[in-house]
Amino acid sequence: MIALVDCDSFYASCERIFRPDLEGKPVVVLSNNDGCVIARSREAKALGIPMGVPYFKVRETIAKNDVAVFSSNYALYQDISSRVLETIRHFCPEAEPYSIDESFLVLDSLKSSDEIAFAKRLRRSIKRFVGIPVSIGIGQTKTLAKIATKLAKEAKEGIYDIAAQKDPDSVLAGIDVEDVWGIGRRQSKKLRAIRIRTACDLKYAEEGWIKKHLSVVGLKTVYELRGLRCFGFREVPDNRKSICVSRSLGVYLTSYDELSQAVAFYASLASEKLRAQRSLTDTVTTYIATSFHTDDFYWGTRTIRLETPKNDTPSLVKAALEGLKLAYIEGKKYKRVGVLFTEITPYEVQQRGLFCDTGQSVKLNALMHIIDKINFEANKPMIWLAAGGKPNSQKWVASASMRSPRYTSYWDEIPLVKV
DNA sequence: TCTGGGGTCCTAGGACCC
DNA sequence: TCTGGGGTCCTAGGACCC
Repeated sequence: MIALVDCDSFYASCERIFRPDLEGKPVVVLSNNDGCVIARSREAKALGIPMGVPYFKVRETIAKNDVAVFSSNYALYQDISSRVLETIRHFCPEAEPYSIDESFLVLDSLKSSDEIAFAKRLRRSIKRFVGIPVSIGIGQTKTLAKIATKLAKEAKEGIYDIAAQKDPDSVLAGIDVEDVWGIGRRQSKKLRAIRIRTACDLKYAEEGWIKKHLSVVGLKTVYELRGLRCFGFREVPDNRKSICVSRSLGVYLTSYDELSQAVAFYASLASEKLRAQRSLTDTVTTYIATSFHTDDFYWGTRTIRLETPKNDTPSLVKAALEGLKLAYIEGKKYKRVGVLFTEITPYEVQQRGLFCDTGQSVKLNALMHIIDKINFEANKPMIWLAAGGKPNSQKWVASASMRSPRYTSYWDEIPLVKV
């Protein structure tokens, strides 16, 4: 059996750990730039605040109902997420973190009669040790566990075992086809056109049709609904195959110089991520865009290939800036920039140049290692590339004025208890 | 006025190989 | 009229996930 542990309203629950006064009250968390609502407590959902809605559209509802609003605080959420995972692994080493708030668990070694008891214990422990409420769904496959988790959110114990139901098909008949994991808007439209409306309909769909119209991915989903495991397990997540840092800007930028500062900064962040997973890249894509919500939307993107794969900040920033130069058009008001690394390879397997040695320089490598170490230990940027501007004082960085303290990861922001 | 930021996997079609 | 059988690699774009 497979279980899925899913944190309830994760970001909102993280905020509540250190703000117990918000228990039982509506809480929302905003995206970068305080743009959209990306997390809602149960009470906020009940007020009819939709997922992903622009903040300005629900400002009135929020004011009227005394909703607590937070800018996103990823330092906090990431730390709480790793604590949840640590607790899960204590009970079940065979756990695969799937997203910041979800993990799949293999319960094959457990007797089926023990599964519910196990889930109850795990749920209680996560709440007690970390302070996060979770729902747990159990099923024969990941897809079924996903459906079970959805039902667990409604169950009073926060746990649901779809395999233990007398008539699982009738349960599936109550699930809309677009709520099945892997079936999005497009596919569900196709399915509905041929009268496949529920998870149960999909389970018994004709394989040939599914393969033809939904590709092998859709077919795997059908098999998973039938109880056949098609999606594997990885306890240790693979290295990323692409690394991207992109942001909406706090102000519109028009000049090349200002844009180049932002591009250089985000390319630096991306190279840090690349080094953190001990990888190299030789393909750097830079993109810049104007506001998506205007008629003359412009999206400029250029890819630069390096002679050999690298991971040092100077080489990658240089490439990103070359891309910017080609993508930049004067006179536009840019609102978004991003840097993307693809063709990522392991550091241990390096391709050198044929005609000259243009591989990653040993000296530069040592330098980057030391800089990363210093910045990591100081827990804030101490050494950075001047081209990216001074961290925390770049004028184009979007504001996050409602961010809570980084309680668990910054000494300066640790909670104080007054006696 | 204000509209997020990451990822993965698959397909189709072109160009090429023997 | 009939026109082989097997591959690879690349790019662009689609669809999905949280």
